[in-house]
Amino acid sequence: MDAYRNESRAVMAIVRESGALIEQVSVDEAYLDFSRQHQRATSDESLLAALPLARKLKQDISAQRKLTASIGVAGNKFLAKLASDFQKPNGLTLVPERDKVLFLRPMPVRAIHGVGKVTEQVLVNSAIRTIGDLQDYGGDLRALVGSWAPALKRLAFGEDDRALDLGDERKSISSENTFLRDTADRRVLRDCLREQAADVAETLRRKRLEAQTVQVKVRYSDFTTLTRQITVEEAIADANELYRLAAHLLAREKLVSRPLRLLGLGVSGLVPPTAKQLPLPL
DNA sequence: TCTGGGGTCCTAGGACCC
DNA sequence: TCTGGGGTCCTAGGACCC
Repeated sequence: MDAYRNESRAVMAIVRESGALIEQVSVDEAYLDFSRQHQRATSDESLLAALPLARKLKQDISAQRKLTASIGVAGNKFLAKLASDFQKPNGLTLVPERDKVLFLRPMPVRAIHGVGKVTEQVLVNSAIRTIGDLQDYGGDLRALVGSWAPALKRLAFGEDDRALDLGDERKSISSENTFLRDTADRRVLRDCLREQAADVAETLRRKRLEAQTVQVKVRYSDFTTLTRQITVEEAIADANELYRLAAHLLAREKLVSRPLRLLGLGVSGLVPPTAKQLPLPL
């Protein structure tokens, strides 16, 4: 597990040497923006100019880490992601601007980032199976996917103007455990919660953050999942405090009325540590 | 696939305030 | 005060992603 993480770090270090703007999406995925280094007359010329860089990146990763990488070169994040998935292990795919609409046409709607099982079913129910179907759809998309409709339609035509997200701001931190056997044993649950509180507190400490909201999550044997949260005025980061609030939530809401399959503790509303105001001696 | 863990974002309802 | 409208915050759940 840690080996995986370390490998990821090493690869990302190679990626950083490319000089591109980088948004790391997950351990094994990142967006690179070369547009600043390679402004050309047309966007397709800019994309072509990025090809040698992509090849070099693959070579470097292969030579230094003995790993393959799939790269998609395109005019925006949406297309680049699909392009990188196009030839999965060890691929390099370029999607020129002028080809993007055709490139997308045969793909299933599910290929669109954000279309999961539920949305896919909603679309298929209206006979929208491929991105091409989506391009051609003349009906009211809003009735199907709500406020997402305009953006979804633009994606279908390969239009995406999301900027790279360069900050690594965390919105939430959590820790959860699924039990081998469902349990309502207070001692087991207490120990588990304590460990999770310590876990979360440790991450908060490393990230130099404090939390305003504490959340507990429970799952029962029938997979019913409930969450309860509480927001406090003074942000906290201490494991004991986290534990105390979480335990309070569990008790207040009587969540351990049945054996639990899963127990989790999370925090959000993350803020930098408040400069604890010392009372001024008068 | 009777289902692991850690995340993000969106929506809807209720409380509360003016 | 049983009653309009709008804004904000909090909460809970769900869809989705890696």
